[in-house]
Amino acid sequence: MPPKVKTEAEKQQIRTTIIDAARELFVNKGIEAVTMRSIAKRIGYSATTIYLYFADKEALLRAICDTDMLKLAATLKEAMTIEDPVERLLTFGHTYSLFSLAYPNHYRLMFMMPRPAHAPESSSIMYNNFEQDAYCQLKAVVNEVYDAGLFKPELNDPELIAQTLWAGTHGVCALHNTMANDTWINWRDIETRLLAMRELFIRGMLKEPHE
Amino acid sequence: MPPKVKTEAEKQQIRTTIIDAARELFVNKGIEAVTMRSIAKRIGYSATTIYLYFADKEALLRAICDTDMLKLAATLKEAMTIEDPVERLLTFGHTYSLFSLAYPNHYRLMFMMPRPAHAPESSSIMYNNFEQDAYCQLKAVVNEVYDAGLFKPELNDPELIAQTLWAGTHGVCALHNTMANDTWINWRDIETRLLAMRELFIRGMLKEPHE
DNA sequence: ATGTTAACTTAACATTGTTAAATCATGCTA
DNA sequence: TAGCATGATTTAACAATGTTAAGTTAACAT
Repeated sequence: MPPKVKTEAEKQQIRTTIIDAARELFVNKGIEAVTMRSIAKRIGYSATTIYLYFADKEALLRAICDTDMLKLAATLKEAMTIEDPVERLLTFGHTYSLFSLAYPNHYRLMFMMPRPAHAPESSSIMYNNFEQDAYCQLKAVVNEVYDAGLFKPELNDPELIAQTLWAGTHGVCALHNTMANDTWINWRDIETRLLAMRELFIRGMLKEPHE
Repeated sequence: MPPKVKTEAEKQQIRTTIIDAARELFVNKGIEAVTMRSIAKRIGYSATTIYLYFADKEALLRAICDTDMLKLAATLKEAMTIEDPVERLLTFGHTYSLFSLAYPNHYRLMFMMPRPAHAPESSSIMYNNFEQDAYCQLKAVVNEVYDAGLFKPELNDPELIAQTLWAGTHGVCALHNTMANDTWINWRDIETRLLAMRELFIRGMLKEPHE
């Protein structure tokens, strides 16, 4: 029963309906539960309808990923109200970690799964845009701390600093994401591990007397 | 044409033949190329034969994973000839990183993919065994540095130190594994990033005058 | 010689992503 | 108002996957 002539806005609406359904499946039952047919059933459409709005499953997943990237960027931006740049940087990392803990499946999709090299145009995100790009925000905060001369003097490449901070935080989050249930390792609490990484940053990157 | 009555050793031989074939596919064409049928074709068997040696694909993947864990542990152990414990710890991390760069697919399988909580018995690895368990080796090296009193005094939990070191190194390796081809980020060289993490460890964890 | 059984294959099923061919309702046009 | 073109959707179908059930074949024991 196909009613007719959809405006561009209605089409966009359906697109987001599809994305939301996929995300819901995804967040509850993991990524392997996201099948075209299960999404379709959830929104009362036929599986093939999805192909009218997304080229293929890969494109759909990328769309979910973009949505989450935006959400992460928005979450981070909101938390960036703190005055002191160092404190802001540390809070930035903490907020990022909380996001990864709250949405492990999304985090996996965003940062732990191999992505076929996608053209930037195919994405809805404006990269290098402060509002939409979390990495761009990180760079900005790092730059402020750098310009204030608060990093140790031997650290002279802000972009490298940002990438190291990201890597350290990602390491804790990603290992937790993958191996939290592995009894093989006698894991310390995730909060403890995050704090340890944070203190490593403080001791290893910031000029001496801090906290 | 089934010749008959295989000794237990012959069966084990076939098991490793299957694993090797799967690994080869896997290492060249990525994990999605590892299908039961493609493995079978490669070794001249029928796909269903694999099920005589492995319960299912999951079990086969876990077997590959175990093999690689052992290989990693062996590689690390071999590199552990250095006298000075601090130098040994740093080399340990470097060797680990080189492994992750040399075998990105294996690394992904081992440490970046969600594993259904597996009973330790189902694995061929002896965990907490120095020879076979890389994490156990890491703990040992960390403990030596700790016992020599070379960590900063505020660091008083060797296991937490080990987990932080692992997380930091894993972060660099894992991000590289997933996002190396992403033009979105202006990545520094992977060697540069590894070095930056290493120096972060040195500055943030070791007692002052080192290197 | 014959039958049991281990080793293996073929056939088949359900599920996946995906495409080609229909269906069906709406709105335009004659 | 009749009909037709077109866009929205579905049904049918295909190829590939993991997996199981039912054969098939050859070696050994008796």
